[in-house]
Amino acid sequence: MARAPSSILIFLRQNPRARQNPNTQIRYHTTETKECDFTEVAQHICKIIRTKPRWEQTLPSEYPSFNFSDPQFFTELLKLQKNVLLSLRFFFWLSSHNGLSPDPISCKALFSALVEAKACNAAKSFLEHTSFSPEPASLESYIQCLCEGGCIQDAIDVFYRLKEAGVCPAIMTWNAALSGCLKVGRTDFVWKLYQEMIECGVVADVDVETVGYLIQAFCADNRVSEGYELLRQVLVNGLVPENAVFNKLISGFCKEKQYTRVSELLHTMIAKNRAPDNYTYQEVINWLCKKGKGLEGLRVFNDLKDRGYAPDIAMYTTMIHGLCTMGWLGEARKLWFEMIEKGYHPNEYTYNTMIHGFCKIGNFEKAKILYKEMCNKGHKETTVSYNAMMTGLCLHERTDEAYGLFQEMHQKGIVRDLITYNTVIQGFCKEGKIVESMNLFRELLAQGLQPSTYSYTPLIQKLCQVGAVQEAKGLWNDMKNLGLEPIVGTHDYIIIGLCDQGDAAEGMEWFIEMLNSKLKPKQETLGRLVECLTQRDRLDDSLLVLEFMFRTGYALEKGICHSLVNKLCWEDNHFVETCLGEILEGK
DNA sequence: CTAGGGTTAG
Repeated sequence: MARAPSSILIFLRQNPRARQNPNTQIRYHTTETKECDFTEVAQHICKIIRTKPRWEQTLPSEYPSFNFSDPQFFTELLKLQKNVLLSLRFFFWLSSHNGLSPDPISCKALFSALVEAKACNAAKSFLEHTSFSPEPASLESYIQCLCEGGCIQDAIDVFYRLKEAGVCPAIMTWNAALSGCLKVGRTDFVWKLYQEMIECGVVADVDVETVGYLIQAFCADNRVSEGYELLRQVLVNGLVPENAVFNKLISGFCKEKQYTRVSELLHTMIAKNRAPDNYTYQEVINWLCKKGKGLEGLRVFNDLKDRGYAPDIAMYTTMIHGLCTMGWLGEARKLWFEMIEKGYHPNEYTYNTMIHGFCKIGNFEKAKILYKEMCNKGHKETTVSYNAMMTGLCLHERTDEAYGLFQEMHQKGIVRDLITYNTVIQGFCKEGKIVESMNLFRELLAQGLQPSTYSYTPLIQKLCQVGAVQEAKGLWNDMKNLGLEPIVGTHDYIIIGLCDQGDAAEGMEWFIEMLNSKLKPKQETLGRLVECLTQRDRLDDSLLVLEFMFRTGYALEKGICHSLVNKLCWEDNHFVETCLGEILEGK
């Protein structure tokens, strides 16, 4: 079989015994002497791997016998080749085609380059495919790289690797890791790492950045007061965290409606030269609106403008959203135009917010006009934009239309997420179309989506209402098994469903269960339960429930009261007296 | 040089 000379040489390199042939040996030596100018060759290789997508096939013929295995060569290539992923590909090619085991110098250079380029997945796969073991300093940079790329679990593994080697990373590395944990919402890892910091003694080096992350972790865990306490301590020591830290505390306290603390923090910021920024105020406005103080939010917004702050597009969107949530579409629309006048063009967020606002009040004509405008401006239709329209339709008993959009999404290849499914499931349930709802629910599961409490809630509610309590209880168990916590109201529906079936005993069990979980059933639920218990002559239980009702300040409907008193009269007059006395007291 | 932050179910 005829072979091109170059392939023969490659063949020879991979089969050392063939080199014994004197003819080929001469050639081998001549080419080897030519190889000294690494830079020149590296430059050429660089160009080839950058410009030729299929260089793996052509490279052997271009450099039939170059000694690529020299670490000097690869280091040179790395310097020249800015795209580190291309170098990585070349590296793997070298080791698989030249049959060489990677040398530590090249490995180290390549690994550092990958880490520096923040190519954390590439760095990970590099370590997996070679037996290379980086030095501690290299691993520290690797940790930072992993954290920035969101691979927290991998980063923590490297921490333990260093710990086993008896190395305690520098504070910078810990900070990077803490920051990474916060970004992916893993406060559990923050506290775990902090524990490690204490153990290895690095805690003495803790700086204002570390403290900032700990405060933010407290806030994320809804332990805002503890975060605030920590802030006060560091302020005493003259350390002032970044705005982001103050902002997290402020939104935390806004969430808890602790406006005194919010105001304290704003004053501290000004006193410590950390002037509250757009973002600070945006959070304040956002939470005021969410907590039903939209008017206050609007006042803050207007004050800011009066004082010369220039709200940016995100701030406008927040305010418009707040106004839409309260149903103040007129005010929202006014801000919309004001924003445009100031030169901010509505973006995807602004459009979706406004569209949702119109949908919510049932003004689908306006919503559709905006929707078209949004598309004409080059914004793509998204899961969010579809969800907004569908939410509005379902809210106004137009679930069939919403379902039309649901199918349209599929045709257009727009991803349907959990919110999409939950919205339509709820819509169908509200209209009593339980079969359609269940089908959608099954489809949700089949799509591999993780259902939420609110996927189950409307289904359980409706099933109870149509008398299918057994099926409802089945779903309840599925939900619990997934670790999802039902909302309070769901208990109520099951109790009422059980009572409707005349199953007073189990209704009573669910009531006790609620008490044990410190949950408060609704007045209507308990009235229904008393009625059912009375009908079944479970008068002791009736009185037990009644007692709870009175303690809670609930009243019992007249009719139910009558039948209970009637039953009691048959049994024991003394009870009736006490009962009546208490009822009168209760009212 | 300027990120972060803002939109959809309940």
